[in-house]
Amino acid sequence: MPEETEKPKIKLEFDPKNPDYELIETEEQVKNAVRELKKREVLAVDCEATELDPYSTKLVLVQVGTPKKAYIFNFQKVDISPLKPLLEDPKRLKIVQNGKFDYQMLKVNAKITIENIFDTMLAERILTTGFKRENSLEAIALKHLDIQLDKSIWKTFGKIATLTRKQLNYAALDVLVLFPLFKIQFKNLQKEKLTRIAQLEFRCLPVVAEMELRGSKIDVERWRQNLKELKEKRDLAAARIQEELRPLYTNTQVDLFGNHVDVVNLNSPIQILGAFRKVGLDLPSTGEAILRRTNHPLAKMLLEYRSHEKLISAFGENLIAKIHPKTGRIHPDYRQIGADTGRFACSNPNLQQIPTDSAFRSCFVPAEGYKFVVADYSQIELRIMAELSEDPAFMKAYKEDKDLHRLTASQMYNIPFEQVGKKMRFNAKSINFGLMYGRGANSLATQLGISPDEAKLLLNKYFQTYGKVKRWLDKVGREAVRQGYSTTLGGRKRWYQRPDPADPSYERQLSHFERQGKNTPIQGSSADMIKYALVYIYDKIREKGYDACPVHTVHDEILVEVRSKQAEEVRDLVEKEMIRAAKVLLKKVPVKVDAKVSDVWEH
DNA sequence: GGGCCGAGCCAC
DNA sequence: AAACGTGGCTCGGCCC
Repeated sequence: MPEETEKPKIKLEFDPKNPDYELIETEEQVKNAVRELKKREVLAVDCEATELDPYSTKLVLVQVGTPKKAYIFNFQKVDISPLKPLLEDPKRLKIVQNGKFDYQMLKVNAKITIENIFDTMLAERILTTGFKRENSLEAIALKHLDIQLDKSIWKTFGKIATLTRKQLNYAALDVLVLFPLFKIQFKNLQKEKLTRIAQLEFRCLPVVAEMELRGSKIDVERWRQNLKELKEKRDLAAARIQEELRPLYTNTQVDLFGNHVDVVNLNSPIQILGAFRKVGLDLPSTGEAILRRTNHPLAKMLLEYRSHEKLISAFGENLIAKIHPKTGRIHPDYRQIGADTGRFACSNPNLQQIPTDSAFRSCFVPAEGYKFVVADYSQIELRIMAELSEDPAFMKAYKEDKDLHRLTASQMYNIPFEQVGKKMRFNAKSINFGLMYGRGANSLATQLGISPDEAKLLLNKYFQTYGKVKRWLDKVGREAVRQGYSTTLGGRKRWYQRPDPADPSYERQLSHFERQGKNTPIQGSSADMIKYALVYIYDKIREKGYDACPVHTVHDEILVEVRSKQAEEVRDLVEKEMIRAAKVLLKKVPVKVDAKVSDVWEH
């Protein structure tokens, strides 16, 4: 592990018990503070607010720090607009912990757009990906500086009318610790050769902040109509199952009014298992794989019930409830380095798992007078695997823009390209995708409904054509285990927890580790790429002054909301910038981007 | 009644 | 259910 080995001893320029600060509550004090701050090339910034949501919060304090002293602006008492030129100055570095929050807070409450951010939270995440997930300021100040911050004070800012000494100490310390943290992290980023990826993440931060602020509009009527139809289908499926099972139960059949009551909770796997056993269906579990293979009408009915129930519970009223009362839109949380591979994660709600069915996606619409540009990379992960493995057959397919899965099938089955049938193409596609996840013969056999021996034969045939793919996958899997980390094309690293040989599941963990080692360079490079694309698109939109903003991203896809009359131009811009982003990482394999103008979230 | 966890399932 | 990678959400069920 990188940092654990040495704890840099750093001399603090402030006293953690008694930090130097100045509370700014008059216009005159603002003027003087800004005069001092202007002399600094590097500033630390932090905000204290009553809530996390920028649209409902009350901004209480804005702290701007120099290495020795914190200037605490009481936002309730003074106009902080004299800070604007400093915070928006692209040449002056701003050190911030979780800069997304401060960016949004200052943008919404003070119309200040922070430029040139070094985010200590993202830096810490980049430096510890894979072996630590705790990146709070409290945790990293303790780890690097041995300073214990009292984060519980945060909650008091909304309640206390006058600022206490304790609160001000806390506010000062919060911003002062950022300087030594920055120093340590910067050195570590250089040592681990992670400055390039850090730069990418920092430039991506404002884009993510803006995406969240802008949010997504939902056609609520359409959503509810869709929901109603789903509920009808679900209730029908549920009733059929209950009636089927009812004869097995002797009591609790009717309620006080003589209505039939449910005899089993269909959402409880334990109860289902028990009920099925009564009809002679003894299943090892009620998982989808098992139910699919079970030749019994009840299994089919349960599958149908579940498919509706899942959609209703996860994507029904709960999503509507997330519409913000002030903006009328949905503002999800994007975690910029959510997955250890570098991918985004999204929550509250997770818009990255909205069903692809257009019944759901077409409910996401642009505002009045706007359009969507919906753009995605075509087969980006396979293209990355082609580039990384340098497999000639794979690269050739993409260079000649052939249907890769069909080509794979024709080579595996030794038949002309044109004669490849649906089933053959499906098999080839399954292998192409499965390999990226480190899939083996047994699990391939299950998916394709063939014997393990047949699957092995198929794989061998595959590797005869794509020998370098296999050698590359084996190599990166081994390397991950040997060196303890994986890297991506953008220079990202993911470290691995080495399993304990004494652990009974050691072998299993090790092979899991190897599969992660195979997948991470692919998935991670794809994450790097979409981040470059977001940055390029955002910068170009600003440069040209378009009325447009990215509103959503799903791993290989970007949604931009744009003023209708600019839609075509921005569509071209998005396509061009996505390709430019890809070319930063892919030098041999061409990429394809599908970008279109649309009135709904659909391809 | 809140916290936690696994099962199950949505996305790429 | 599974030796198929990365996530988040909802539910039941258990614990305190």
